[in-house]
Amino acid sequence: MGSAYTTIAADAVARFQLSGEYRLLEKRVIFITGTDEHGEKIATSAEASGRNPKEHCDIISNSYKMLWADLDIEYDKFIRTTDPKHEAVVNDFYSRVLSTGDIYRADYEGLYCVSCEEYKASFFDEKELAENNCCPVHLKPCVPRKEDNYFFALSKYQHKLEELLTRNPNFVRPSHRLHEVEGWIKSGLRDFSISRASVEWGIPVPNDTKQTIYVWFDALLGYLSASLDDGEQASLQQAVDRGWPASLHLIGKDILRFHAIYWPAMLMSAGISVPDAVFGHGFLTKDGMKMGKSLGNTLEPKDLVGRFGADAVRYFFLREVEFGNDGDYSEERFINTVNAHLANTIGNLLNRTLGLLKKNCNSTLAFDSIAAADGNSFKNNVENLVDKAKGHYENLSLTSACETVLEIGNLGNLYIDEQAPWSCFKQGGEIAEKAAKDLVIILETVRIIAIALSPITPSLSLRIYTQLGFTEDQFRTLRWDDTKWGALKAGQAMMEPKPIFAKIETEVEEKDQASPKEGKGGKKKARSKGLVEA
RNA sequence: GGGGUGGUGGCGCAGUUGGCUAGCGCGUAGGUCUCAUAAUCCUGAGGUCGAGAGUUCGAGCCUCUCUCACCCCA
Repeated sequence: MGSAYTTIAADAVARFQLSGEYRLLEKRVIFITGTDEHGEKIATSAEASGRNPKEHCDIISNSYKMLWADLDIEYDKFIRTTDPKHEAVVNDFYSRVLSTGDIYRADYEGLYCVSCEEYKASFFDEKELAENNCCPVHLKPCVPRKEDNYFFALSKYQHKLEELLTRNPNFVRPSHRLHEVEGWIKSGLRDFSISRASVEWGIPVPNDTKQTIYVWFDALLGYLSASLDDGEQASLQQAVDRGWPASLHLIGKDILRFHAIYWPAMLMSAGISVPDAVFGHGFLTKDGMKMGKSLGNTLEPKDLVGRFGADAVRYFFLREVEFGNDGDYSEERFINTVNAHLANTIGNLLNRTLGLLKKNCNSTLAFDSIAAADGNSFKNNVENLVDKAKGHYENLSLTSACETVLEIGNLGNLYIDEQAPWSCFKQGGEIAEKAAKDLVIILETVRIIAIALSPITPSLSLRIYTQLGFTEDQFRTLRWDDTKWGALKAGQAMMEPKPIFAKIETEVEEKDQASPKEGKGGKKKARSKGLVEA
C-alpha cells in the first residue's frame, strides 16, 4: 500500500489538474509513472524465481498496471527503465554530463546491502548497522565492497542547490521536508558513485561497458524518457523538448534525497531545467505499526480493493492521511470513515432525494436548477465551498479538499431535513411546488459533489452522474467549471434510485468486543422490533 | 554520534505570526424523525495540549532541560 499510495495521490492530483483544462485545447497534464527495472536486487529476485530479469520485469510491470487499473488510476505514460528509448536517453545524458567534466573515476569501498542497493556505512562508521553488520532494514548481512567506479561530482553543485532552495522555497514540500534537505546540504554534499562494476543487469556505461550505470542515475531519467513514443528515434533533446520541466514530482519521503539533491544537480550538470517542485509524502503504518513483510503485516492494495472497492481505498487514504505526514490504517477506522461519508452523508442523501422524486415527481425534474434555487442562499453556500475545495486541491491539501466537499453533503442533509419535502408534498399546492424545487436543489448539489469529489472517487462520482440521468461520456468530459450551479434542467429524468455505495458490513464481531455492544444493540433491536410489530 | 520531524479528547488530525469557552472528523451517550443505505437531524459527555523549569500581564504556540516515537546520515 505504500507504493500504491503515491500513485493514487498522483492520480487524484492529475485528475484535478486535468479538470482545470479548457475543452478543445491540447492536453497539458501528463501523468507519468513506471517501474525501475535495473539493478542487482531485480536480478537477484529474477534468478530466485527461475526467470531472466527481463521476463521477471515484464511480470512485475504488468502486475502494477493491473493494480493501477483496479485502483482507477489513469496514467498517460508508463515508463520502464528497460525500454530502449529510456536507454538511449540515459546514454545521451551520461555523455553530456561526462562532457561537462562532472564524471570521474575513483575507488569506493564500504559495506553494501544488496536489498537497499546502497552502501550502508563506510568502514569508518558502522554504528547504524545491526548485529553482524546486518542492514537494519532488511536484516541481511552487508557485504564489504570495494570498487573502482565512476563518480558524479555532486559536491560541485552544493552552492547552486543552496541557491535553488533559497530562491524557490516551494521546490521541496511540505516545508519540513525542505528543512531536511537543507540540513543534508548544509552538512556537506559528497560525490556519489554512479556506476557498479559487479552488477550486470542494467545499462552499460557508454564508454566503459565493464561498468553498469547505478540504478538511481538511470531511473531518474525516466521522467524524461517517458515522454517519448515507443519506436521513435529517441534522444535526450527530444525528450527535453516534450514539455519539460515537470511541474511536480510526487514521491515517498524515503527517496527524497535522490529527487531533491541528486536529480537537480544532475540536471544542472547537463544544462537542463530542474523540475518545478518535489513533494515528499510520508509513510503509512498499519494499526500504528510499521508495515513490512518481515513483520507479516503488509497491506496489499489488491486485497483492499477486492474487499472494499477502489473508491473506498482511495477515499480513505487520500482523506485520512494528511498529505505529507505519515498516516495510519486501521480496518475499523477505514470502515467507519468510508461508511459515514460515502454511504451515509453522500449516498443516503442521493438515495433519499431520488426516492422522493420518484414518489412525488415521477423521477423527473420539474424545474431548472437555476430557477429552483432563485433567491436561495443555499446555492451560494454550496458555491463558496466548491471554491474552497478547489483551493485545497490546488495546494495539494487533499484532506481539506475532501472535508470541504463532504461539508457540502452535510449542508444538503441539513437543508432537506429543515425543508422536509416529504411532508410538504402531502400538503399540495404551492408548498408542494416548493418541495419539488427543493428536490432539484439537492440533486444539483449532489451533482456538484460528484464533480468535486471525482479526483478522489472517480467511480463513485460516475455512478452519481449516471443516476442523475447523464451519460458516461458526459461525465468523462466534465471539467471543474462544470461545478457551476445550473446543469440540471427541467424535464431531465433520473434513474431508478439505487445505493451508489454499499455499506461495508463489519464481519461478525469478536466476542470480546461485541459483548458490551451486543447487549445495547440487542435492546435497540428489541425496541425497534416492537415498533415494527406495532 | 550528527541532522530532521513529531508527542493536543478512545482513534485520526487541525490549531501560520503568543491572547479561542483548545477545534474538526470518526467513535461514543441521549433525544428526534421515518422521505432515506438503522440513515438524516438535534443535544451532550470526553482533552488542560509528553514531563519539569523559564520568559511574559498572558503560552498548545517562544526559550532551556529531560523523556518517548519516527525518519535521514552516498
